[in-house]
Formats: sequence, structure tokens, C-alpha cells
Amino acid sequence: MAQEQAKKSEDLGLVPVGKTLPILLVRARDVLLSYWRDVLAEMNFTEQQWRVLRVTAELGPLDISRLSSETALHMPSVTRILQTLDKRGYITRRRDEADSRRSWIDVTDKTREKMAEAGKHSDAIYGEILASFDESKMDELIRLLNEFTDIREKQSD
Amino acid sequence: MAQEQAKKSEDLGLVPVGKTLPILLVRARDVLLSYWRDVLAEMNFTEQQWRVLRVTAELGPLDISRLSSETALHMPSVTRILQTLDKRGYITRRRDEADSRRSWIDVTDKTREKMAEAGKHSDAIYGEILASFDESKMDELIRLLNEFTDIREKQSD
DNA sequence: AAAATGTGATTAACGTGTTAACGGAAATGG
DNA sequence: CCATTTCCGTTAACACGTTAATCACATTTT
Repeated sequence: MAQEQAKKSEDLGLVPVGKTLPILLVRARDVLLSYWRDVLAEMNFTEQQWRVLRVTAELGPLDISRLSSETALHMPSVTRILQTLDKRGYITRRRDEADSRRSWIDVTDKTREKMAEAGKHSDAIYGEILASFDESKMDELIRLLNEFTDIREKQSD
Repeated sequence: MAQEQAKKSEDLGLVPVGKTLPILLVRARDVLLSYWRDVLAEMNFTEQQWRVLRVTAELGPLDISRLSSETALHMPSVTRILQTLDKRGYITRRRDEADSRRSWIDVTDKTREKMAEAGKHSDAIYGEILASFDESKMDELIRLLNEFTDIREKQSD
């Protein structure tokens, strides 16, 4: 039965799926989120909402296109997320004087308070992860991911 | 202005978001999918549907729980995906004789044909990626991701 | 200036992510 | 046995992923 399965896999001429980059990336993200799940649930944010808030707090007033690229979220998602964060009082919008299509997003003080709380959790989580996965490995992983991500930009199409 | 932004980031006591593992993992997945997008669109499959088919083809008849863990998709997603793949004639379901809660999923010949076509694309894509990102780096990346993913299982909670 | 083209953001439609709850069918243990 | 618990899978509800279409405003072209 195990042999039969191995044969099948060979017949298809494909790499075993479980060892495949897309699934590994999903799994890694799941592991990472498992550390944050409780913290996020307690603050009543999704991971994506949190990303929007962190980027906005860090990079100050920015427009939605930039927010989209910095957070690696598609613009439709950013639009929706900003709508709910706006209702809940975590962000502000200001129309650009010169170009009224563009609006500038920033966080409120309410957000900055949440952020300060979360900073402690962040340190704790990071420490917990580094206890199982050395900082040197983490650096190398981040380096390789950055390099992998850049392979698209270096091409001429 | 750039200084002001840097100060903000420091004040929050957080690592720059863009260099952060969750976003890097998302970006890496996006890059990977960008190579597959056209192929998948042409076959009229989503990446997740394709993952389900590949795992099922490779690991033969399996139940939905196993399919879920092998594909790194949540069970509700697998349920929905199987419903649409079933309607389109790509999978079969057979209830377990002994335990009628369980059902065994397998692919149809129609799927195996698609898979054979895609095998060629797969090789081409893999080659294209390895032209920009050495196989040794790829192996190291995969090794690190596997190791990172395992940190959760090695804990006692 | 009017027409054509381009751009920032939103909406629409459908599929997946995520959590909780539910239904039915085993297994367990009084 | 019957009640309880556990387990497999599905449904429900809401948020995000993804692509295409749309809207409003800017820019360019003639």
C-alpha cells in the first residue's frame, strides 16, 4: 500500500506535495499566527487589520496604494479593512488638497495605546519563538525570503 | 520627514514591519503564485483546488481529515472545494464500510489527464525559478521552513 | 476646451480563511 | 445497555484573497 502510493507519485513525475514551497509557506505562516492568535483575539483584531495599523503607525500618514504595497494586502482588502477600522475609531482619513482622488490615512491615539500594550506581547512572543529557533536561523530565513521575493523585480518583463 | 518616520518607529519599540516574517511569507507566496497564475487560470483551478487534487492524486484514496492536514487547508475549505470539484467531475467519494462518518476521496481519470499536462508546466516553472534562485538556496530555504514549522510540535503544551 | 487616456480608490462577485456551532455516528464507561 | 463523550464532516457567519469592472478625478493629446 505504501509502495503503491510511492509508485503513484513517481508516475506523475512531480515533487512530493508536502515538501513543496507553497505549502511550507502556508504552514510557516500558520505556526507564526498560532503564537499571536490569543493576543489578536483579545484585542479583537484580525492579523491583517493589525498589519494595517502597524504599518500606518510606523510610516505615518500614507495613501492607500502605498498601504497596500507595504502590508502586502490587495487594495480591495485594504479598502474594506479601513472601513471597519474607521467605524471603530482606529484610523483617520484626510483628502489630499491637490488630488482629491487620494486620501491620507493615519492612526488615532486609541491605536497608539493598543500598540503600546501589544509591544510587550510582541517581545514575549518573539522571545518564545527564538527559544526554539535560533536568531541566526531566523536571520538566515528572513534573508532567503527577501532574496526569493526579489527574483521577480530583477526580471525584465 | 524621513527622520520623523524613523523616530516614530523607534518610539513604538517594534521591528520594522516590512522586514517582518508574516509579511515576508505572504510576499514569497505571492511571488510563487505569480509564476503559476496563468497556468491555473487556463485550467480554471484555484491554487487551493490544485493542491487538493495533487495531494489526492499522490496519496491515493484518503479521508478528509488527512486531506486537510496534508494540504494545509482547513476542513471547511476542503469541504467546499470538494463540493465544487465533485460537481466538475474531478473527484470521487466513497463512504467507509465500517465507519459511515468517514468518506474516502480519490481523483478521476479526468484529473490524471490534467495532471499530466500540468507536469510539463511545473518543470518549466521550477526551472525558471531556479534560474534566479539557486537550487542550493532553495534547499536551504525549504530546510529552514521545515524546521521552523516543527517548533510547535516539539513543545509540550 | 473637448476627447482620449491614465490613475486612486471603491464596488462586485466568487472562492478561501477562520472560528464556532451543529449533526450524525462511533467509542467509552458507568 | 444507556448516557456521555469523542470524533468526522458539514454548515454558518463574517473577514480576507482575487480578478474584473466601475467611478471620480487628473493628465495628456489634439
